[in-house]
Amino acid sequence: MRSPELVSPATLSKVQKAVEALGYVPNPAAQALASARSRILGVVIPSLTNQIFADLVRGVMDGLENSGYTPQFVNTRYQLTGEEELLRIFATQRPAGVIVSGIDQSDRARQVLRQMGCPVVQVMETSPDPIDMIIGCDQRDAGRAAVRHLIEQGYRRIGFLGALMDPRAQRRLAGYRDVVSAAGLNDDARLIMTSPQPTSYTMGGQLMSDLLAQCPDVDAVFCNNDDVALGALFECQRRGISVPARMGIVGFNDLDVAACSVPTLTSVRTHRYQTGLQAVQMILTRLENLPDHPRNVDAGYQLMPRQSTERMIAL
Amino acid sequence: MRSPELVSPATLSKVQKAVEALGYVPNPAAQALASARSRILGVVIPSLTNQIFADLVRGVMDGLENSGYTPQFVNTRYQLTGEEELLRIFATQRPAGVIVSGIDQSDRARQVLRQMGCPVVQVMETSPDPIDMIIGCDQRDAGRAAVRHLIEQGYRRIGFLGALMDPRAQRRLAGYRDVVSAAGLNDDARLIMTSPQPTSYTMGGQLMSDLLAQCPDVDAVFCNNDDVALGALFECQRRGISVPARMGIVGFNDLDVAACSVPTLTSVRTHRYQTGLQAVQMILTRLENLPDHPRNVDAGYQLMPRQSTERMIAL
DNA sequence: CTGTTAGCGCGTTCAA
DNA sequence: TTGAACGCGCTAACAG
Repeated sequence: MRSPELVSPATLSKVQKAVEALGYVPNPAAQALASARSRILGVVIPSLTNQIFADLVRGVMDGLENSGYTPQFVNTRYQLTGEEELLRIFATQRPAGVIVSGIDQSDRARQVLRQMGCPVVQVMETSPDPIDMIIGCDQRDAGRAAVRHLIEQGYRRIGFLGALMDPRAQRRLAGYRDVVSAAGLNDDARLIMTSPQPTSYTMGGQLMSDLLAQCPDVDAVFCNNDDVALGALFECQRRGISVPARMGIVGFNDLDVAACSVPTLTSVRTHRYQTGLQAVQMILTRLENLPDHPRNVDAGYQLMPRQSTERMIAL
Repeated sequence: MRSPELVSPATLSKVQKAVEALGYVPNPAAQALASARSRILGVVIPSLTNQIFADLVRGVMDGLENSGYTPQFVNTRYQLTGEEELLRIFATQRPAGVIVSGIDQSDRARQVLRQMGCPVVQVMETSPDPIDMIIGCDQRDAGRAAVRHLIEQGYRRIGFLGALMDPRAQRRLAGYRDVVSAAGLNDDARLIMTSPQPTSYTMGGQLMSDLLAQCPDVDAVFCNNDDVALGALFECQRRGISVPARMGIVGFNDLDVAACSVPTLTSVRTHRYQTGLQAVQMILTRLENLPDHPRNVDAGYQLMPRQSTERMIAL
């Protein structure tokens, strides 16, 4: 059954009939035990709830459809501590492959991943030096594009709003710093407002509120993500601050809501579903020894200019 | 190791030292094979992406924390067809327990679940006749509460907006019908607008738009869920229809965004995280033969009145 | 191409 | 209380 091409047609059809008649379904535990290889694909991500990872997960599940492999989600809860231990335990299951979020693994975690003896794909970021394979986008560069857009639209006192500053958010902040510094518009102590708490609409409103208190003349914000951006937009509406005329807002990720809020929200689109899908394909290709496949993929990003930064027209 | 109380203290400590020294970690495949029981908890849901199920999943994962069990997600994609087949294949893994969404399983699927030989919990709804155990809320009754609230606020031409009418949405619609009919306010042909497409903010705007075209004098809408409600709110803003004065809006689920939009959104809170958490506890309790635990739990709901239906004040 | 056989690492049973 | 032996259902390797 594992290699039908090595069997005579007659035997094959007999086998198929028997499978049918008995309702035979393989026992995955026995397969794993005998072959020292499971049909499990480990997916190590900080959160299943966050919309961003939910999209990735959807790509992974669709990519695995009818492949015979099953995803198993390992939730790191944004804590790098313990990641190595989680991976070590997971390694005993001898997974067929591993997808892991980001590039900030500890040295020991990288070690464990390398010794896992299966394909490993890092996702959501780019790196010249992946553990094995990688697909994602350059967060810092994407951050730069967002801020550059604000400057082009004529904004000058540009703030940064960020909740739960995970490594990717840190890199977007670095991109923000690159551009405002180059333009001589930097004022970190007053223009940057972050919180260690998780992302939410409510948190976006809070951050906007805090930033306005600290720096009343801010005229635009680059937000960590769309949740924060929408919360900030609502806060402006509550205070009668007109967007985009008096305040420009750029989000990140381009969730569905960005295209339909009032005003619509400028954002940076990231290709999360595609990333999940292709990460799976990279692994399956390797497992089946198919002709070479790219091992280091830049999934790119796309600035989506919308009303929340249309200052020219709004003035 | 499985029953330390039957072993002399001396041997126990020797075993523990050996475990330490060898870095021993049990092999789940071998455990499953030998015992004909895996430590896998099946979670059968229509979607991982939908915020509603993401919250449930978070409860499940938190409930499983340090229990030694692992969740395995089976995605039905809202298709009842094939559910039975999925379950049958899943049954070969001999899961420790199963959590399954809703109460609309086919007779054969119910059959398969009953023969699974492990605890089964249906979630998200109530029923006097569960397959085994159940926890959730009465969707129809919750729908009634939402519409009753609109009537109390003085709205009279009350519409219903729904995307992807899954069985739960159908029951909320039934609740809507109960109340508008009892009040003599029903006009199904003109006041109900649904779409088979998935829920999204954009879809909410579309549905609102279609409803206004079909029934221009509608003065309030009960929306299938908060995504649709927020999309509808944005559509009203785009058209200059004032909410709540000219149009009342009630959502469903009470997502984070409902409390912070402008105006804030009246919604019906459902306890999804708690439901996931407790569903797991019901299963673990049974597996450990602990003293009896409730088998049929009504998780309830809570109307959250907010600005989007404050007609009294707005007038 | 086909049939046979030895473990994979553990739970379970039985004897000591 | 401990130790030894068997077999879960399959893969892989080998001999026919």
